[in-house]
Amino acid sequence: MGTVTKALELLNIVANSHAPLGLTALANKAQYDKATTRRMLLELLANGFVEQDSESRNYGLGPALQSLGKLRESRFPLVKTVQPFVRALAKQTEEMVHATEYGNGILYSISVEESTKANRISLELGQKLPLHATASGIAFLAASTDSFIEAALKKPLVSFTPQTSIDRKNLMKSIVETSARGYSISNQTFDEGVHSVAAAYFSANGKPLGTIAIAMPTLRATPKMIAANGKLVSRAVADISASLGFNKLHLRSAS
Amino acid sequence: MGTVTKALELLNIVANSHAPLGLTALANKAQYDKATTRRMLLELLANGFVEQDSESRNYGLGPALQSLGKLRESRFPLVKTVQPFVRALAKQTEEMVHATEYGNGILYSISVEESTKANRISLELGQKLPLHATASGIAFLAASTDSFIEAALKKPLVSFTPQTSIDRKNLMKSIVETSARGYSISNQTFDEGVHSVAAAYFSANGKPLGTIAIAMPTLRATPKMIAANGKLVSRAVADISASLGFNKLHLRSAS
DNA sequence: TGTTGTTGTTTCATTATTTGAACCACTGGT
DNA sequence: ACCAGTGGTTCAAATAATGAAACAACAACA
Repeated sequence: MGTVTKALELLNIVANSHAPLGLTALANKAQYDKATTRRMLLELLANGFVEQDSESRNYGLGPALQSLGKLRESRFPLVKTVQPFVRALAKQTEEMVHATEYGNGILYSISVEESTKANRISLELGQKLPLHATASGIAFLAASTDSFIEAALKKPLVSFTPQTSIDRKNLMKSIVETSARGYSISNQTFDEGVHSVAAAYFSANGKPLGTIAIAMPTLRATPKMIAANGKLVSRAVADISASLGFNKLHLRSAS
Repeated sequence: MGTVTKALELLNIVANSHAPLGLTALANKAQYDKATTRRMLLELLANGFVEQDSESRNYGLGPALQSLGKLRESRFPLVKTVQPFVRALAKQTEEMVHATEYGNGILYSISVEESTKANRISLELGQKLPLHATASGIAFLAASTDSFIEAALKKPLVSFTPQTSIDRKNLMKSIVETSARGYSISNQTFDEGVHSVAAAYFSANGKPLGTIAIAMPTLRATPKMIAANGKLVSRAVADISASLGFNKLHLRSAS
């Protein structure tokens, strides 16, 4: 594994820690030597990718990420495009609605609107959602090529709840059903007590970019609800894909 | 220089290129070998920090930055804190108001409210504003340490309009005047026909974080207007700094 | 006050990675 | 067919990363 990747994984560890961590804690989590960890943190620090609290000496995400993120967003305004649909769906359903974007083998939540109800599902922005264990992930796979699915299912699959399926055949079945249905359904496969439906949206060149999902407590997930929400996410992703320039007739490759 | 820093600088080069560049172009810009550049890009690619267009094979900023940026923002909600002040100022002045955040030697626009007037100034989110040629930049420098100013003025200074001052002594004079006045004034130093006033806001530990600026067409920039807007930005940054101090204390208690 | 257990920090011989010149394969233009 | 661009690959040599161990600074506690 290259040094750069190691450093970036360290950065991911910093990102995935809810509270800022110190040197030794990070070294332990990353399984790197203390000295190595420190040198990497110093380099990340010098470039503004992490930040160090001057008193606690703990490390957190740095300001460079904010500016680079803004820059990326300004070049590819996905959030801006998707957010209105997420808000509209949230208002309509009164449930938690979120959008994800695919990147690096996983889905990232890029827009979240929580429900106003007392019993509601929460999700952090930037949260990582594994492909095999979430409604969003299955919806994304169902929109992907066979070779992509194969590659994704070849990786080791982690179980998050007793309901998480890590059986390849079962997952393929879910994917096929999702393709036929137009949206995915997942019951407590990632978080206990959370029921979700999701569908994928596409970029102009026809590749799936991410998903829209509606999540609610299992208590409220009646068959009628599920079907209604499924139709809603299906329509939302069709509209989003359209506004991203995706046209189903656009199958010929250019030039 | 460590390998990690080299890779991150390469990432910065990708970020600073307005259009996605190919391998050799990036290698030239970075002054690295082609093979080196490629390996770094592959590692950045594998981690989602850059993205490769499958047709042109050019590299652009990757989706991981968007999610990490969101994550950083959720932990350190600068935009959320600053935005209300920007909106309030925009409503009050009916001119374009924007906030910037410092990062990596430059200011980035992180919140923009445009004027409702027909003749108005526009600014994109994520736009980069050089320190020496903008009201925001001069305001930021005026709030910085002497050694920081010295380092910033040591770099090569680019001219954007005939009014851009690239003379160090002149710039120092502007900085000193800004310190005394409490806000900076810049007349068409970055964009022709744009007049701006700006002031810097501070984090809890007393370091300048970014600026608030009001920009208007030079036509409307009467001395009275300038003075009034200057007072407004001064008051706004004082309020923002105060509310950032609170946030910082809040974060510390959490860890 | 001394002891113990934490931190973060530095060192340096060992080790493994990075480096880059040269080379290959491909594409589009002439 | 040729040339001038790409991106991509190779492998010995150069260099940077590694990690065990020692060190320092601090806090908790008897």
